[in-house]
Amino acid sequence: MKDRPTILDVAKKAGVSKSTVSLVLQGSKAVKDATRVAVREAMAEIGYVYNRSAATLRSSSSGLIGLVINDLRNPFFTEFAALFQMELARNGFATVLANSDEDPVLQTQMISSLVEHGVSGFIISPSYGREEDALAVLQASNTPTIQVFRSLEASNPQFPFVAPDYDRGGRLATEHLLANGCRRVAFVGGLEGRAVTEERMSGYFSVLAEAGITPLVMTGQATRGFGKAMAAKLHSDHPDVDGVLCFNDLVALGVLSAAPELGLRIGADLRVVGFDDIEDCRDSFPPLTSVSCNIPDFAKSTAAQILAWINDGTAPPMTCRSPVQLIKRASSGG
Amino acid sequence: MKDRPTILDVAKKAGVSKSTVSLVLQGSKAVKDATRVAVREAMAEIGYVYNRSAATLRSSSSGLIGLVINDLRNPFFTEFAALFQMELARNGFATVLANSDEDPVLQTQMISSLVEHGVSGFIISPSYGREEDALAVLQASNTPTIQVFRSLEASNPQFPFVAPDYDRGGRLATEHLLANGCRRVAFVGGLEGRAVTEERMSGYFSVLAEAGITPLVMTGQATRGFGKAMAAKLHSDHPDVDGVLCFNDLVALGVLSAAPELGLRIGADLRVVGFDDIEDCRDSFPPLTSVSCNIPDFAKSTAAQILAWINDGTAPPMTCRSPVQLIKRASSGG
DNA sequence: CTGAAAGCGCTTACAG
DNA sequence: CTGAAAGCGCTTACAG
Repeated sequence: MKDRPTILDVAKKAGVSKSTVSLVLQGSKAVKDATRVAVREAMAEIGYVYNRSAATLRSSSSGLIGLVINDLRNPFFTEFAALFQMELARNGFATVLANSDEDPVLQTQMISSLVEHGVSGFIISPSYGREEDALAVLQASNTPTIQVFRSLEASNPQFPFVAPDYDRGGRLATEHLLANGCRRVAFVGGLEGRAVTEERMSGYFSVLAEAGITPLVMTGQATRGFGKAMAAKLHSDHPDVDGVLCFNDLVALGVLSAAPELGLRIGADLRVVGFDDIEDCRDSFPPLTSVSCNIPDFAKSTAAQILAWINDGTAPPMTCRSPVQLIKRASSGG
Repeated sequence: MKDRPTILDVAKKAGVSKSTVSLVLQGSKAVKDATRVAVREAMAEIGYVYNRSAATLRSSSSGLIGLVINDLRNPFFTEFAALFQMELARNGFATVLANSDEDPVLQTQMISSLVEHGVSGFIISPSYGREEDALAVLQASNTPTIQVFRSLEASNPQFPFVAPDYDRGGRLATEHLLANGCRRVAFVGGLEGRAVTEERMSGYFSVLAEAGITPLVMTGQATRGFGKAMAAKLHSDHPDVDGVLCFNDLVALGVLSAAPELGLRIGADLRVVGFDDIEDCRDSFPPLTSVSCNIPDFAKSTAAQILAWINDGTAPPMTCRSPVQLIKRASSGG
């Protein structure tokens, strides 16, 4: 940060005005090739480094995108964050990360900080609670903002919302379990009342209703620990259950990890399907059938949407559902 | 970003000069309480938002820290990244994330981009390959830089390096396996020749040498898949092996997941210890004994070190080892 | 296609 | 304790 050469130094070295250097920096077509080359060479020679803060101040575009995630330690979000960041980098944008850790107060603080840094856009998978605060800061900042995976205001959306088609995922999974011979299918995990939980359950409910089967729902934490505990509970209290659709893969992996102790053969006595298709699904025992939300595509298209909004002013539709896919593995009997 | 009020507007509203507003913003003690309150009120009233780009330009301190990680999808790094970011936020710094994804070319690009953004410091867990490039950019930027977990230039360090005491972790784990009755202990996973692998093995080698046991090393990818494959290989080619120290938890969890198919009782026929103590260790079957690197403390102390360097100019020692701890669980027989 | 000038919103000495 | 002035390194109209 100290004594870095400026465009003035480059201009002197290249024998042009600083405006010309600035135009070269911006890749303007209005600069002669020879001039551009000379300027580039001068930059290389004196070790010039672009100072984005100065550019930001003048042009009010920082090249920074704020990524606010409710739980970065969940591998589902981590994969999204990693791929999203790389896609942005490919387009010349840097990603400022904020893990709100399901804490709405922290979330509002972090959003405020990102606004101060002048981020050009927000991608937020929100933490629930005191939504007015976060929404107010976001609104006031007048920054393109896309909500992903979760929405703070399902009823009256103020920001575009994009998420995988959870409902369809639930349908596909439940149909698959029934097709594989299950007679009683439980839904396990996911906090009650949350939109995501309800969407992931809705497909399950419809399919069971069509088949005339009574649902059995055990909501709760979306963790391995909860899955493990519920497996034991199912085994003792509901021995007729022969299929489980889990809120997410962590819950499902918890169910799998409980099976040996309970003497259950996963994929035979009990067929299990997860949700999210995280990497661990391929390496569990047995490998876990799961609803894939295709995170690589999701990250890429989310990046494209926010960039289009920032660069061309074209906001995405208020709600967008991305395709999901059932990945069949041994845990559901193939 | 448009039409945001500036300190001039605040000054007018509060009836002071803009210098005074600036001093209030910086928390200067030189401002009368009454004035400070008046200024704060004026800010709130007109919805003033601090513009850090302008401040950065003048003061050349961005309040941004660059976090460059070789593999953000590895839960070990994710946990570090999440906790580190939160600790920085607590101190008024934002974290710009870069997942280099083990690609040295990407890594150099991302570092350059972060330098343009004027980050006040770098924390980097580097990707290997073409180290000169990344090091050159880092050096030229003259920015406080700390390497974590891995070091690009083990022999001739240019930047402070801080990592858990892997050697000691390997010792503790191996001693524990022997104490629990193992007669033949293998080391599985970790890419050959890497400093981290060698450090994690070194304690293993010393303890075996002291006990007069021949080591058995199977290096390779640090993944569940590799662990699973090696478990099968151990079972067929080295039936005498009754203990495994794994390069990391992912490898160990892979070994565990292979056990049912192989008819192995983990913790009895085969005792397994992992490394890193990621969250999954508690929920695997059986729960996985692991060497904990105490990531929460590690993240906190790394944050403290980079902040001290930035704020007071006190660079950390060139190399620092943080304590590790063996967490005993059922996979090694308790 | 290139140059001279103004200005983005702050911070920083320097007076008073 | 507060004010007037200069300047951080760019970009942006505007001439030419």
